[in-house]
Amino acid sequence: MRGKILDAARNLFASEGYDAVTLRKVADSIEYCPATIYKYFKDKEEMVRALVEDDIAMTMEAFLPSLEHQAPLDRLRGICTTFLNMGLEQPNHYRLMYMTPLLPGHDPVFVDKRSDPQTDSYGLVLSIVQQCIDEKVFRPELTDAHVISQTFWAGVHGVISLHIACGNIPVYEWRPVRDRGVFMLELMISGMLRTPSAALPAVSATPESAATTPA
Amino acid sequence: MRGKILDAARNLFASEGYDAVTLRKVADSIEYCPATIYKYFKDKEEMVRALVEDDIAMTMEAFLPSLEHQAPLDRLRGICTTFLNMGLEQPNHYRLMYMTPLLPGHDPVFVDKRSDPQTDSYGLVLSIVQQCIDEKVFRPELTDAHVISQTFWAGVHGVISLHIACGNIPVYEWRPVRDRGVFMLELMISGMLRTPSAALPAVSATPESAATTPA
DNA sequence: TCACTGAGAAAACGGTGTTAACTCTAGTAA
DNA sequence: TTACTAGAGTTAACACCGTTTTCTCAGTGA
Repeated sequence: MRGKILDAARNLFASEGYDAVTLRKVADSIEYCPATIYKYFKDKEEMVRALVEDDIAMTMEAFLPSLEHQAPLDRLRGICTTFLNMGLEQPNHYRLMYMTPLLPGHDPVFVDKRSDPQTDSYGLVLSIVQQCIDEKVFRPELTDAHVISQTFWAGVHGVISLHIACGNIPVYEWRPVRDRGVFMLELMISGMLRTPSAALPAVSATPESAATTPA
Repeated sequence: MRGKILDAARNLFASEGYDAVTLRKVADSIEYCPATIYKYFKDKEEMVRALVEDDIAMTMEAFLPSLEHQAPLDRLRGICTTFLNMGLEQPNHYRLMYMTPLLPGHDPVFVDKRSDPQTDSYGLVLSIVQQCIDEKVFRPELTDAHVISQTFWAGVHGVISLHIACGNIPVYEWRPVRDRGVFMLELMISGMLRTPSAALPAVSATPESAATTPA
């Protein structure tokens, strides 16, 4: 039943966009009365949070194929590009997960869920970055895996979130966002490498056709 | 009178946070009736937009001191760190300006305002990046000023916006966000330089005390 | 004096999240 | 069988939101 509500919310969310998720519409779409939802969720925030938790778990699954690569740096590449693709393909979910500040009275349970390395992706990135450090891939002064992980995260997140928020403003002559994401990733890697890479990837100079941001 | 409304909105916005800006509260705080605001603004979005336009102009002014530097790369550094500081010091305004997608039916006038190099900061960054290219500061394959500008923007934006959205989740063991912003900037520069820099800036390994994100 | 204009207010409309009170059904213990 | 209980679901309301319609009323030019 909880799942039924969440499925309805997820559909509504993906089809009609970020602002369309209202308790009454969710209730309507499963033909219940709005108040019924409160039998299963404390309030709307908790419902949305359950949605985000599911998405986090799905993110983790999407990362698994990247772990097949032998070199830790390639595993890091794979995870970052997967993250990039997910953010660009599902901007509504991305906005919900990473662009909406949690309210101050956040549930500790939710926060704890994020810390489990089996569930959350940050711990995974952290461990792979540590492997890169151990194999002396990065410059010798780069010793803190947290700094590196948070920087990679911020870089890829910057490309995605800026595209979602400002990607439909044409005057900036945006270059293709996927190219820019890969460019950002390789740029950060290149800046961190002990032995710098030969060249950075090319980015198409043709402006982006249209933003992929739904309502 | 328009200014009176905007001032009230700005105060309410900075003091009570992002979600507290409601037409009724703005009207109350200047002791007018809510409907009166509609004599001066078409709707709430137009009021908020006027607020953002003012902030954009103020951003531009804050950039001016950075233009004093002789080397174009230092001008770029100055603008990026100024942008970083502003985002971290005024997260509510930042969220409004760069983390809230414009609705599809956006006003072209607003978009045009963003394109004016005298008013908007993107054109400024673009010209400085072009000067760096002309002075052969960057790698030879980096020829498109748009790609570079958009990447710098995304990098700094990533640090700021990720901090605003997720900075109060303690399990990530965030390193100090200001340090990370500088690190990100120097990392991107280092990756782009024709002659790589000797070392990257240090980042304190002590976790951040608390997020600076208001309600 | 009179019509007109425009600032501001009052009140309502439809929408939102949320809650209290109620019905009704299913299951269970005596 | 009967009485009781727990809980799913509904109804109706509350307070708040953005917005619109209608109104008042003071000021102004002819």
